[in-house]
Amino acid sequence: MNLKHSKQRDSIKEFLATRKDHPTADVVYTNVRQSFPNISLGTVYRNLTLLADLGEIARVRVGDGVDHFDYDTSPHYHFICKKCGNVIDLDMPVTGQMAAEARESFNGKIEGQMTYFYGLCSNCTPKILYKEKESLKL
Amino acid sequence: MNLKHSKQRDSIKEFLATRKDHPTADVVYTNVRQSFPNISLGTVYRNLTLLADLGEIARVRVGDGVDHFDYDTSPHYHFICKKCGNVIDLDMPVTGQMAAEARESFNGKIEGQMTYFYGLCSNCTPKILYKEKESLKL
DNA sequence: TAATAAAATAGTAATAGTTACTAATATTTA
DNA sequence: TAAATATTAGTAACTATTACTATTTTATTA
Repeated sequence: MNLKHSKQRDSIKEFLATRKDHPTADVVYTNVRQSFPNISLGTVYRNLTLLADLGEIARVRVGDGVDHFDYDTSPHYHFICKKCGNVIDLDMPVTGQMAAEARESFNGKIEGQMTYFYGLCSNCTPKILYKEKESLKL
Repeated sequence: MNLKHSKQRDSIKEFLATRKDHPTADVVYTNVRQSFPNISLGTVYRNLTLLADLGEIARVRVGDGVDHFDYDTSPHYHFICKKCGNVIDLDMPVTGQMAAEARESFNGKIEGQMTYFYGLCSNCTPKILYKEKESLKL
């Protein structure tokens, strides 16, 4: 199956390139519709999957039940905010240390590892004011 | 909302206790039906979710699109086989090292970390026979 | 450039996993 | 035992995703 060029696919990739927030298929869909008003959701899914299979983008699964997509295919970790759901890149070196450790104790072939972090992002972290801090006797 | 005792819930928990292979809701359903022929799938889901919320069991998400459930709530890592889909416990110490490292470079509250490994389990690893090895000139 | 082959599309239907709803039942409390 | 309320079975609804199909686009070739 040889690839054929498609404006829709270009548009999907271009859109992803502009975003650092790992949009879902649905977000891609609503945005790309501004340039292609009758693009179908199926086309978006098909192309996201194709691009991910080609290694041109990355599919990011962070346990929220929805696939996210990332233009940045270099290895890096993600953080997902339990409150707002935002997926954020972490600036932290990726090592194969844990996988290496896992291989020691496992009788099979460990090909890779999936790791992400969760909690509250800086926007969703309650900001305790000085006076409140005082009254809490911190 | 105070809890009330339920035989179905007991049965679900008892079943989970007998298994080390992290069954899905559907597997729980088909098995518990042997003791409760008209238990409904909704009851299974509701109780699995409730038990997980109570911390009596653990919900395991390993990126295969289906939730698995684990009677063992002690912290441990999982391996998922890309071929047969089995979820296997790893006998490997759990440390907070990566999360600690992540906190250094992140401006928010990292509450936890999700890590699992994937590849081929020992059953699915191709076993190369001696003669085949010879002909492959290994 | 026109004809042909093949891939991609829009639109829609179907699927899987899970959650929500409701009337009836079971459990607990008084 | 009666009242209050959690739980259930059964079913409908929902969400994310994939599959299907007739039509359109893109690429190839004559």
